[in-house]
Amino acid sequence: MATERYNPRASEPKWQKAWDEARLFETRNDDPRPKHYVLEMFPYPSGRIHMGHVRNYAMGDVVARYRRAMGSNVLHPMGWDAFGLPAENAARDNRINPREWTYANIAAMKAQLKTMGLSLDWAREIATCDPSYYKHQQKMFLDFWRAGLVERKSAKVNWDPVDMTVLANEQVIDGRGWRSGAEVEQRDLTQWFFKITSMAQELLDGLDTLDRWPEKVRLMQRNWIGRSEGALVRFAIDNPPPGADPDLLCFSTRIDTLFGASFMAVSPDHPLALLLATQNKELAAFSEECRHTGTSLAVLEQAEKKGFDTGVNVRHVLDPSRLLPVYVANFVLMDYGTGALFGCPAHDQRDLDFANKYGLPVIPVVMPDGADPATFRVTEQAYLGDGRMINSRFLDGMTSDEAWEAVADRLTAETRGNRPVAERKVQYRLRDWLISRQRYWGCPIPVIHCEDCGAVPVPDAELPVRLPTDVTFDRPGNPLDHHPTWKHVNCPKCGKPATRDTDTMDTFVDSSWYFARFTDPWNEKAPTTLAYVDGPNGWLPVNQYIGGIEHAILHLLYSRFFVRAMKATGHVNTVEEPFEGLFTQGMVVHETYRLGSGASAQWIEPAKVRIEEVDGKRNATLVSTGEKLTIGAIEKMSKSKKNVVDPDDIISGYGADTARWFMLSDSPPDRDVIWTEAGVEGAHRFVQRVWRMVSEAAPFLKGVKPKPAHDGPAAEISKATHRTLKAVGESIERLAFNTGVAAIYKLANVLQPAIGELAAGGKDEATRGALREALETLAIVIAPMMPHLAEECWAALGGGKMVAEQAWPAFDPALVVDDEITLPVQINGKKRGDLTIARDADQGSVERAALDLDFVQKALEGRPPRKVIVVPQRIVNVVA
RNA sequence: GCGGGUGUGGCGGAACUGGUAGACGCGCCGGACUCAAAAUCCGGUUCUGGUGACAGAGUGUCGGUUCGAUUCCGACCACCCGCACCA
Repeated sequence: MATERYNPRASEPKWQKAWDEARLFETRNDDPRPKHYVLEMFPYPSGRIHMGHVRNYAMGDVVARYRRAMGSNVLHPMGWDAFGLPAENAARDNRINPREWTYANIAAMKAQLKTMGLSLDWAREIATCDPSYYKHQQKMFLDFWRAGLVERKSAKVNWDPVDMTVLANEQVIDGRGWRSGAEVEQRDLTQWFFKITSMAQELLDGLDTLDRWPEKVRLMQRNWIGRSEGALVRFAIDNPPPGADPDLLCFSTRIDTLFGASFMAVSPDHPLALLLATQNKELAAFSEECRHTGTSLAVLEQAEKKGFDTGVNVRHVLDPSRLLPVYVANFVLMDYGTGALFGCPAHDQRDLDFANKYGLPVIPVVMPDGADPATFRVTEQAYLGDGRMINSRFLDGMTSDEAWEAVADRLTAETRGNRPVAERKVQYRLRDWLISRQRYWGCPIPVIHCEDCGAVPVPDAELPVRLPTDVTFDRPGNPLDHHPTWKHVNCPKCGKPATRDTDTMDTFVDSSWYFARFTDPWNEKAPTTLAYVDGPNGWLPVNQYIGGIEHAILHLLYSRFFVRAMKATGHVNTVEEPFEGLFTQGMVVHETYRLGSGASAQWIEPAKVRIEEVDGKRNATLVSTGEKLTIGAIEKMSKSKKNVVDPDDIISGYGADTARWFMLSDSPPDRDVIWTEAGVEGAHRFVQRVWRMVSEAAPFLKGVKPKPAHDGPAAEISKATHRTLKAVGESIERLAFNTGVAAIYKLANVLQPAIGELAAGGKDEATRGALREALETLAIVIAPMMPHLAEECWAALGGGKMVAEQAWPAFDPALVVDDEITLPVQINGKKRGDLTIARDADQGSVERAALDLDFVQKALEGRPPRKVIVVPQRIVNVVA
């Protein structure tokens, strides 16, 4: 019989409405079932969703719908990372208020997301730009401050003198501002910091507990935190200039090599260098030059190691008869360690280059095992390995490790001026988190600056400090600072006229706790509700977090810090790690097409391109003119390359289910997926095929009870059904959606012929029962991935309620194994045939049966086998 | 430079703890249905040789362990990603 094509344009809105009306995805905090929190990284409201969102949210939705079917109370919320610079740029360029621009974008994107049919609890929607959200953020800022986790200090920042704002490192390109093109200056500004370094060790240790995170991300964070063990060594300055500290303190991980030291180097910003520069024009000029080359990464790589001999000397800590010259050097960083180091040329390549350039001695003090101390020299290549100590007096003959300990023991015991000469010290590469931004569209820092009282917190009762709405963007700089009245207030402490802090918080702060806010977004009094946020009846940690690898460090590290800080200030009970399971999905990539060549070449959108295959070669032409196009590399979808496919076009053309199915098929979720027209069409064909099978079979299965068959031909259907149930469940739990998709295709291939025969009038009672179960199962297993089609199939079969309310059936273990198994039979490790035998046959009978096979007899040529290996349920190998 | 990952048919990829390499999809080839086309359904599709049964080769390269290696070990090649003057 003829069936109508499935029409997603009619079905999808219908089921979306039905779910909404049944409030299926609204989650109650007091639901007693086991909790499961599924979260995808919330989007920035740019105004349009892109394919990356579709992929991300399709994956999360599969997990959420599956967990729901497995009986969990699932929290699956959505919100908006709504503060940020693009709104201000739009305001400046189009004279739109950033707030209006943002909320219009949110409305547009929300409408788009709704068409995807995601099982989201929209009742918990939050936008970080809403005062009802940032109010609590301001409260937590103040709580953190009181708890000693916030600090106001001077910092070097990238200052764009044209835009009059601070730039993040990634916004500085070749030393110039990315927008203005102006040469970026290093400025000292007093800024607010979150003291993330105070938790460096906890953040490092916590990584070991995150066994459901990708190893790659944990490693990146480990490196970012950059723990190293060493010692702070205090060198006495022999001829300290007036006003200088008589000691030069430096951090070293290689105190075993101290006898190889031949110079000291300090940063141009080291107090000693700054002091000396006031008396020495040449040095001042040198330091200034160093500061200017200090921005671009690529330049740094190539930059020559340069130094300036200050004429100051220090006494060697282990040999006071030796003097070491102090240089100001361009490669010493002020914000690592103490901004000073001792140079040991023989065992550090950078120090060796420096020593060779300035004619400083190179004294090898560590020698590889087996080398001859009389002849061992270091000239061009520093020796970085371990070995035996030489030229090191009391250390000679020790291993590097022994020498390290010996030096540490000796120097920590020795004192000069009542203080030890050295102390053991753990150093981290991690820096404190600078959160001040000189921008309008962000969370105001709730602080008032008073001449008499200093920085004073805004009283809790006066929170939130709201952003003013009447702002202008017609001149560079911070609109909050320009605003005629906003910043002028009275000091909460003394009542005298004072000014508000006009900086706003880094938007990474907003995204560092939104997952906690979702657990009770209705609480007006506090950021979180302790009963719901975590603990025995709370939601955190997020069981499965899904998002892009680009947030591997900052967002995830900041969130891990934030939750610890929230715990310290009583905003969560016990959790420290916000995300129990993390999954980083790959990008959506697409071919690129170009018209013309060289400088006049332009990129062409895929929608305007026709691809034809001639003799196995793919040719691209521009549809409108027929011009030939060059097919370029497959790259991340981007506006600049125009290789973007709009989710709206796909969803309105093929439906959301097709888009979702395609996103989950083929490519493993953590790898890039190549978007192709052929692939989408293939996905859509399967949507139609499932519908055809179900709608064809449904009339013949009316009133039939689903019943698995254990023998006869119908058992093949039931076995396929239960195997699919097992495979799909396992693949979702492993987040290997592509293999689940394959399992579903396989089931369809088994059911297809049976349905054909059914429609032709055949099939007994057993088969009809098995088929009914199979098709109901098909609807259930596709439901997490293609929820609308699943509902339509479920309805056609006459199942009760909606498929979104059905439990995931348990597979019958008896049906996923065969009574008879087919074992491959190898001769000398090469497969030569099969042996079909009862599943429970013992080892001996398997061996006898295998030896009876004629191809085995033939291979043995009458001789007894040298060995027969029988791996139960697996394989037989005959060694001839 | 340091650290990590990946490499399997024409393509995307599958293969659990060492046990039939290529599941499933795309593409392609053939057939059925049709006046014809689309859609759909059925069959085939790693390579080489052979009409064929079959034989040989085969998971980046070379070597090792093993009855047996995509899987374990060593060396190398290619590509991708992260960090990068961190003392």
